Amino acid sequence: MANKPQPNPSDKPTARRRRLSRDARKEEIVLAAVELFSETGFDGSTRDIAQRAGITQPLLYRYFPSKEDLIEAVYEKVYLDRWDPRWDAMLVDRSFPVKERFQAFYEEYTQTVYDPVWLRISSFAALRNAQIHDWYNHVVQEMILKPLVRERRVELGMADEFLVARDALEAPWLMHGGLLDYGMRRFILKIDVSDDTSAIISQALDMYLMLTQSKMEAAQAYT
Amino acid sequence: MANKPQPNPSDKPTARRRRLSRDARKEEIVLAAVELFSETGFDGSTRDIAQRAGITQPLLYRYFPSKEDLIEAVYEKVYLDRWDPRWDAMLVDRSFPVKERFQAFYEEYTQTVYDPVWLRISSFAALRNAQIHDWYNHVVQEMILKPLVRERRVELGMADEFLVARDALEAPWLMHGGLLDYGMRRFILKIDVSDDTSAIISQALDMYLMLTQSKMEAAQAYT
DNA sequence: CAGCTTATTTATCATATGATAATTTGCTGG
DNA sequence: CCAGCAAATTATCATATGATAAATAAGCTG
Repeated sequence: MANKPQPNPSDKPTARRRRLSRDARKEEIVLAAVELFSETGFDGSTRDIAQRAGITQPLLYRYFPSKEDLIEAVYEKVYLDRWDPRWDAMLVDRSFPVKERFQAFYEEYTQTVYDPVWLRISSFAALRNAQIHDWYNHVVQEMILKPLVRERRVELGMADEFLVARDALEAPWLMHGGLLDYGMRRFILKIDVSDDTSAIISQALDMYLMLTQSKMEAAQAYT
Repeated sequence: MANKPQPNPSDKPTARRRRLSRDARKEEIVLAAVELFSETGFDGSTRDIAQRAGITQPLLYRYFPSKEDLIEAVYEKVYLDRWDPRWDAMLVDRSFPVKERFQAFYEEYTQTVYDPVWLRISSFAALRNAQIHDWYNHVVQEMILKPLVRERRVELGMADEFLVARDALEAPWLMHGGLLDYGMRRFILKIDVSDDTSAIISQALDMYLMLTQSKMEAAQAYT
């Protein structure tokens, strides 16, 4: 029974044929792909994407030569433009204490990153060994964590060394990773955690600040 | 060309037919599945699993009624028996300071958990919304984090309250999550991080211990 | 409004995949 | 040593999936 393919009615777009510009259509496909991939991972089917975009599946191949190309486009869509250029200046504005600066920053940053779509897609990408995720970690390190280390040094009256060694980054990474993990628990696993993001950020920052202070005091005790 | 299926030679087990006991064969299949799923996620094919197990694909269905059942078995294999019963006593042995106890514990615990197979499969499971991952988080909370909070309270001379409120768990979760994130960066993303696990653990614990101390001092200032 | 460009659809392939039925063969007990 | 239970294989299905070629039609331009 049902030997003949009998095209699935859900394959067909519900609405009447619409003609869109190349860019507009491409955008709709990518958006649909982001949505599906965030749910199912990158194994989501091109037919499912097409259905969500309200088009037929072969049309997708007019815009992306292969599924892998579409995945690349999804990476770009999800990873790029998450960085607000204001933040660069914000993090090094020494008219405010480090705690205040980074508290304000992380409150904005987490608003961008504590998003199920972002959290899920970036997890899937990391598991696929997508190099874009490496690149993103590098951005975090250069744009957030190294400035944090430097600014904290200055605040503690230490030498204003531009270079930040790998080992000095472990503490900020611990803090940053803890915050990411909190986002996963709250928005992906949907565990009943505190919903006071500000308090969580404050605590994470305090941990780092106290650790650096105690380290400096220990170092001073030597001299 | 090649219209006839022409069974893939790689489908066939290389060695001659071996008869195994039900349990032994089942175990081999699960091990192969763990291996494959940790690489590809749970979309890895049953044929691929069979090949790795050195059997034909339909045989798999004699042991597991469906792929989902096999996945359940993989969950159990990976999640269970990761807890060493010695740890229970270890964490509440007050003849050692909290730092020392939890340092020793985390050094053993991370040896279990900083394993690419475990890290990847548990990530895939979390993204699949597998309830086993919720269960595991619950175990972490009850077996590690709540004891940590309680023991630290005692060490700081606070009331030995058995109950640990949700908010009191955020700081230990931040620390624990940071350690997990370190494992991901090091063993999954293969980023060049410090390979001194002990030092990382020590730093993470220090962060928590300092935070709790300062909180207690702040509370005492009120009284 | 005719005509053309090209966005979009229909039809179709080859292969991959989960699952089942029928057949073969390894092994153990009598 | 051989009978028979059950482990294992072969053959096969139905469907899903990435991808391509040919047919259709939307909408702009002269």
